[in-house]
Amino acid sequence: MNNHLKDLRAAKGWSQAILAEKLDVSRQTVIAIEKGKYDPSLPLAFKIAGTFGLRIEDIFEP
Amino acid sequence: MNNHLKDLRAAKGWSQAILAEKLDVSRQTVIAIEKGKYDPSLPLAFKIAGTFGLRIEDIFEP
DNA sequence: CAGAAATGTAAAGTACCCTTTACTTAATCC
DNA sequence: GGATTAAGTAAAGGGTACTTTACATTTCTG
Repeated sequence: MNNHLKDLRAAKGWSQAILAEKLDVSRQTVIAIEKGKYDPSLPLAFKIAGTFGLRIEDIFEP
Repeated sequence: MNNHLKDLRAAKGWSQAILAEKLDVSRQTVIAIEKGKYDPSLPLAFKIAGTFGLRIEDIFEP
């Protein structure tokens, strides 16, 4: 599954560490999702969408 | 995380087995998600939303 | 250039998603 | 009532999501 997390984060000027803190996950998790190593859980996907003020469908593409 | 999967499925008149087949997962997975035992993975959430012609946010509530 | 901040890689451990199999308990229908 | 279909429960196993720790590399900044 593809995603624009890295671009969205960059647009906000946030470091991976800052985003990880906002999402309440480890920095490793942010890295893994940005690099497409794996997809976030559904609850985390909701949290990500909420953090960026977008819908899940706007951030992730199956 | 809460969801209306059972109601949506009933509205379509589909059995758990039929829905499982449409989603390409086991019937156990359908049962577990309907009963809230756990949340689907993000890819499966997309598949569920697609199957019902809805958005993920319309089916699942954090 | 030196130091700091940001990003990336790796590995081991835990918990959760999903599977298969098997059995039990409704609900539906001749 | 007996048979069939649907729904529910349980348990073991594999793969994935996420953690922590540690170290290497790149990028920014003074």
